[in-house]
Amino acid sequence: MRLDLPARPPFSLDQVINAHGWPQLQPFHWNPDHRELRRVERLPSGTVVELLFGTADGGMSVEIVNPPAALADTERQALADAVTWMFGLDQDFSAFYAQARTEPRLAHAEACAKGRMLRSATLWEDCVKTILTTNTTWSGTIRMVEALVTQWGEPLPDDSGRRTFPAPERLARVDADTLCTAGKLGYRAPYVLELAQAIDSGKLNLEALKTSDLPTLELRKRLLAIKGVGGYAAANLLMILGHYDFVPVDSWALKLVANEWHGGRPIGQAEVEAAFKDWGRWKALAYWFWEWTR
DNA sequence: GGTAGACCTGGACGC
DNA sequence: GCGTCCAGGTCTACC
Repeated sequence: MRLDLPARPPFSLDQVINAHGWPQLQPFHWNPDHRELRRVERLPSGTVVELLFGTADGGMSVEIVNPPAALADTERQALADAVTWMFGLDQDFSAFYAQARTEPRLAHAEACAKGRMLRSATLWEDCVKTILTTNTTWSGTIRMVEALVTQWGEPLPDDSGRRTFPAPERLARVDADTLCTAGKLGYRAPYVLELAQAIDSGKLNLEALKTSDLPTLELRKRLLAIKGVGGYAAANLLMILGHYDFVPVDSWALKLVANEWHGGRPIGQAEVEAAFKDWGRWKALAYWFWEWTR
């Protein structure tokens, strides 16, 4: 079964996939040789399927490749909604492009359809993955996410090696020590467990933030209230939510800005923020898609 | 409000 | 091969 979904132009599937490292994290499977992005996902009916994403006229396609399945209308709509969210198909960057046209380092943004960033199906998944990017290397993040998916994800019916990202209700019932050791999360285990339990108990409705009309500062406050989410992680999650007022300042950002404007001398967060202060509600996008000298 | 130390792991480095 | 040091954000305690 295949769905073709429209996207607000300009749109480039390659651009969404290459915008950041998420395609390398399970349950996404990115094959750069064949330029194929797949993902294992649980449908609302409970069926676990493998999705294959591709280009289509005016947007993109999603195909259920394993197991071949026909969907009821309600499931078809749920899948369309999920893919629309993951690829930001309805996102509008026209105001950002208008400002980007005035800056040579961002003049390519509109022509290359830059702006969208691949998201997971749930904010829960993106929140956990973001926590797992902190205070570690990228290879460490890949390893931790893989351990979570392998240990607690739901398998494809005919391939137990391919699994979904574990649902919060699943992780809420794992003890912190097991998450720490088998999940390889280390000191982050209690953070992920606390988040899973808050969602599972109904104390926190994280997914509601995806469609919330709260102002950015209030959204940021809600994100910072999650243990393990600090300034960098909150800015990263705000970008995923389509709010670009805060630059996610990590050690890489400090190096980039130091090299670009400070002759390589060590700088702090304030200098990064100052570099993009004129970009208003597009600060994070300007930083993310800036054509750096080195 | 600002700062120091702890948290955990992998990788780099020196021996 | 082994031990040591460091990088990577956030939390907590303390001033």
